Amino acid sequence: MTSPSLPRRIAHLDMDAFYASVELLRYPQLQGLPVVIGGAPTQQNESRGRDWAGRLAQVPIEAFPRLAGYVGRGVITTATYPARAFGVGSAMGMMKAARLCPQAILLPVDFAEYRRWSRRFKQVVVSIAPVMENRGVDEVYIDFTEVPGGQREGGGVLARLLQKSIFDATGLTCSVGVAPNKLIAKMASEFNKPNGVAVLLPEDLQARIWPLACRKINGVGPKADAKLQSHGIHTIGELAARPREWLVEHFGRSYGAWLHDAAWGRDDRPVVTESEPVSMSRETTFERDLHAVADRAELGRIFTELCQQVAGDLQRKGYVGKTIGIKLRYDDFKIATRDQTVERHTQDAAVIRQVAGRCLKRVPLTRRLRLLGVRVGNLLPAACAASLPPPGWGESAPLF
DNA sequence: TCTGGGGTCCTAGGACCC
DNA sequence: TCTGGGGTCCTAGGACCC
Repeated sequence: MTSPSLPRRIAHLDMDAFYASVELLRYPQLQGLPVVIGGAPTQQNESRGRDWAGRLAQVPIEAFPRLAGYVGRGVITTATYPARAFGVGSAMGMMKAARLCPQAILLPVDFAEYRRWSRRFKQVVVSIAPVMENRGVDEVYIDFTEVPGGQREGGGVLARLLQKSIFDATGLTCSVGVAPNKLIAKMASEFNKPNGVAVLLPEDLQARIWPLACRKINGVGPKADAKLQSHGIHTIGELAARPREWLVEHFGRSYGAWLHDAAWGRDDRPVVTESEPVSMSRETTFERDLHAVADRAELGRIFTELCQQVAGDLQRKGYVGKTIGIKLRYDDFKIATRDQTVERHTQDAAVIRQVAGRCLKRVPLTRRLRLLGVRVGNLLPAACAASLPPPGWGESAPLF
C-alpha cells in the first residue's frame, strides 16, 4: 500500500502573524501600521460582534485605540511586523509594550474569529494533502511523502501550491518548511518568514541546522537552554558534538538521549491526524490580587463560574472526566495545584464545584491570589463513559 | 512596568496489588 | 520473619508549546 522507496517528506506550515493578519483582513486601513493584539480577554472582547467589526472597518485610523496609556495586566498575543520592528513581541507585558511603541494600535483578541479562519485554511490544506496534524490554531504538520507531486523539488512545489491556495481562499500568507521529519521541518518553516518556503534535505543538517542556537529546537526551552549554555553548549552543532552518554549523564536518560537525537536531526514521530483531549481547564487572572478571607465572596463567585465554564466546555464537546483539580497562582507568582480523582466520570458543574472545593481546602490560603483555575482531566468521550460499568463492578464482594 | 490562557508530557514518590 | 521485584494508579510540580 505504501511505497517503501519514497523518502519521508514532512512539512511544517505556520501562518504569518496569524491573529494580526486576520484583524488586517477586516481593518485593511491598518495595513503597514504597528498593530498589537492583546489585553485581558474579557467577556466584552470575546463576544465582540460582527457589528462592531463592521463599523470599525469604516473608521479612520485616528479613531482606533492606542497602546499608550494602557493600564492592566494583559500581555501581547501577536504583533504585526511593523510593531515587531519596535521590539514588541508576543508574551510581552502590555505596559512594557506601551512604552516601546505607544502609537501602536491596540485590538482586543477575538478567538472565535481566529478559529473561523483557522478552519478555512486547514480545509484548504486537507483538500490538497490529507495527512495533516493540528498544532493549535495557526500551524500544522503535513506528510507530503505520498501526496502526488509531494516529492518534486523535495516538496517545494507542493509547499508553494499550498501557499497560493491558502492565499487565494483567505488572503492570508504562511511560511512552510519541508524536511525529512517534523523536528527539522519546524525549524525550516522559520527560515524564510514571512511568506517563505524552505526545503531541507538530510545532507543539509550540518550547514543549515548546526549553526542555529539550541533554543531553536522545539522542546528546548529557557531552562534547558540555560543549562546547556552553562556547559558551553550554544549551537546545535556543539550539542551534536557531545557524546550521547555525556548528555544522558547531565540531562537524564530520556531527555539526554532526546537532545542527542534532536541535534543529529533524528525524529521519527508520525504526523498524527486525530487525537483525543486529555484535559480541559479554565483559569482567570484577577484584576487585582484577592485574599481568601477578605475577598471570599468574590472568589466564590469566580470559582463557581470557572466550574460552570469547564462543565459547559465538556458538555459542548462531549467529554466527561474523573480527575478534578484546581490551580492557584499566588501574588509571588508561585503556583500550587491540587487534584482529586473521583469514582465516576462527570461533566456536571455542581460535582466539579464540590470536588474542586475540597481541593481548595488542601492548599495554603494565607498569601493573596493572582489567579484561580479549574481543570478536569482523565477525559473520556461521553458516549464511551455511558457504556462503562458502574464503579466497583468486578470487585470481589466479601464472603462473610 | 511585572509577567494571559489553554494545553501536553515527564518525573518522582507513595499506595497498593501480585 | 524477612526479602524482592514489577506494574498501575494517584498526586504535585515543572518544563515546554502555541
